[in-house]
Amino acid sequence: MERNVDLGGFLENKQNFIPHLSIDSVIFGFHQDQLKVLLLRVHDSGVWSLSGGFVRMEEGIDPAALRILRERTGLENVYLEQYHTFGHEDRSKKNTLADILDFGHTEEFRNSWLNKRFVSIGYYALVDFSKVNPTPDSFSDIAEWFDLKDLPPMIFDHREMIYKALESLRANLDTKLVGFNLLPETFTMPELQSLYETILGYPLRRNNFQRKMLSMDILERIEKLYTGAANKAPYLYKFKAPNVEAV
Amino acid sequence: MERNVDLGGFLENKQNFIPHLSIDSVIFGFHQDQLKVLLLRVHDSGVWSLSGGFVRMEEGIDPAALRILRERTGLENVYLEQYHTFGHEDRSKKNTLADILDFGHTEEFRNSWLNKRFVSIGYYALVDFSKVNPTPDSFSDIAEWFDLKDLPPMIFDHREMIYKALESLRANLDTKLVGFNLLPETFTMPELQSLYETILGYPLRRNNFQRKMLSMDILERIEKLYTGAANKAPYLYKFKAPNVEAV
DNA sequence: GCAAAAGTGTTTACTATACACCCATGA
DNA sequence: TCATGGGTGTATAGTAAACACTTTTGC
Repeated sequence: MERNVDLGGFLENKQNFIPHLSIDSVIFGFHQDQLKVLLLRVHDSGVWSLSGGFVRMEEGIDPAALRILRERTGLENVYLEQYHTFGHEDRSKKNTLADILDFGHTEEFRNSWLNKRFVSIGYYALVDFSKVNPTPDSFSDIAEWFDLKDLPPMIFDHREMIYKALESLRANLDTKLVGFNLLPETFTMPELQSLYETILGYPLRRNNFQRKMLSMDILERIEKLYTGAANKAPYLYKFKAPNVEAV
Repeated sequence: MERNVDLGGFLENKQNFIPHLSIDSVIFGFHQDQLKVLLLRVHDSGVWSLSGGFVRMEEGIDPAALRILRERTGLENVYLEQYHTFGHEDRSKKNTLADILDFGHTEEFRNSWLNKRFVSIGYYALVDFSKVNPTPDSFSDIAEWFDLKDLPPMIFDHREMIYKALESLRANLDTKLVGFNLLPETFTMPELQSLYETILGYPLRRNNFQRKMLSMDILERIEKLYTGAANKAPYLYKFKAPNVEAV
């Protein structure tokens, strides 16, 4: 099949990227009581990938990850954390770009630096779902949120990267109080609890959860939120500490 | 100063290593109630470095780390854990090899792939001090244990890499039960406690520590150890689970 | 008033800590 | 028999879990 996909100068490595090294970010969001990841669909294919990119020769890896994240979400200040580096020798040998993008200049692509073995530094980002403006990159045509429990076919080892990121997120949930980065500025206690339950994967006691959260003295109670439902209106809360930790 | 240091083919990258990517391992040992790290002295200099190396083009990063570790310690089965990847753009611009090794073929070195910017994947290893056979590499002339509280001048950002590794070790001490990898097959309870205290940096209660360890049901009590001291002989213990977790 | 969901109070269980005591060993 | 360090028992404090109850809201 003849395709004419513009890879925006990536094939020639015009921007002088470090070869064999990539960055992939698992972008987590929370919407309708579900944990979501932002994925990119590889051009004209049924295969999806994480938000990824490369590191410029004079660029630090953290700034590179932030740059990539900005390009995919439009967000400037996001919680970003490096969690693992993936470097199995065969990690980019299944569901490869070459397999998926069997476009015109195949020969050029197969010989390009893009088609080589890559070691990828994994980051995960926690963002406010409602603020994200999903934007595809040169390798993709759509950016879309997926439920973590309903992931599409994915390129390389990106599925495993997501699961490992979730593990890290779980481990950091209590110690680093990272969950708040997935919520808007204000939220109710039941919303916060639902977030925790979704991430951890098991239910929590309503009363004990509330007590625990309030006892940490990190929440500021604002006014009540009248939803129109026939029950007591929940309070709105605001996270006291700044919502973003720089990497 | 004219020096003739043999870098064993590294200058020409004969072994086809991935450029700009290195692996550095913080090798922890425990000896005389002190936490130690194994360091290598850069040829004819007062500057020391971690055990490091490069990743071959067809080699996974974990096998590469194990290979390097084997070469520096002679050990086959070691507890090894990837903890962080260091990729600041300036990380290899201070205390560089070029500064330290101002040897004969300077021009060749300055232009070589070795003198470029490197992203380094950090691992830490936990080994039985008494079993290690410290062996320098092509860049160093001695391999020696250093007390963590008395580190010498170090190349690049290796000092920060050690501190970050210690943080990870502390965080994993209780959850992953990694401490046992720093001890011989058999050990006494006071020895184990001393290890924990040294890693954590604060004292623990003798009786409660023992109870906690025994309650986890991971220790097997062997016979008593008669040291010749004028006090009750401590029991020897053995760790039930296998001492090594593969990476 | 009633159902639904939010919020608060109280009891219980568990674990971590502190304190006290006993045991074995060699001089 | 005494000092020394190892081992065990018990009380207390602090926290986490479970249970029960009250409050607010719209119909």
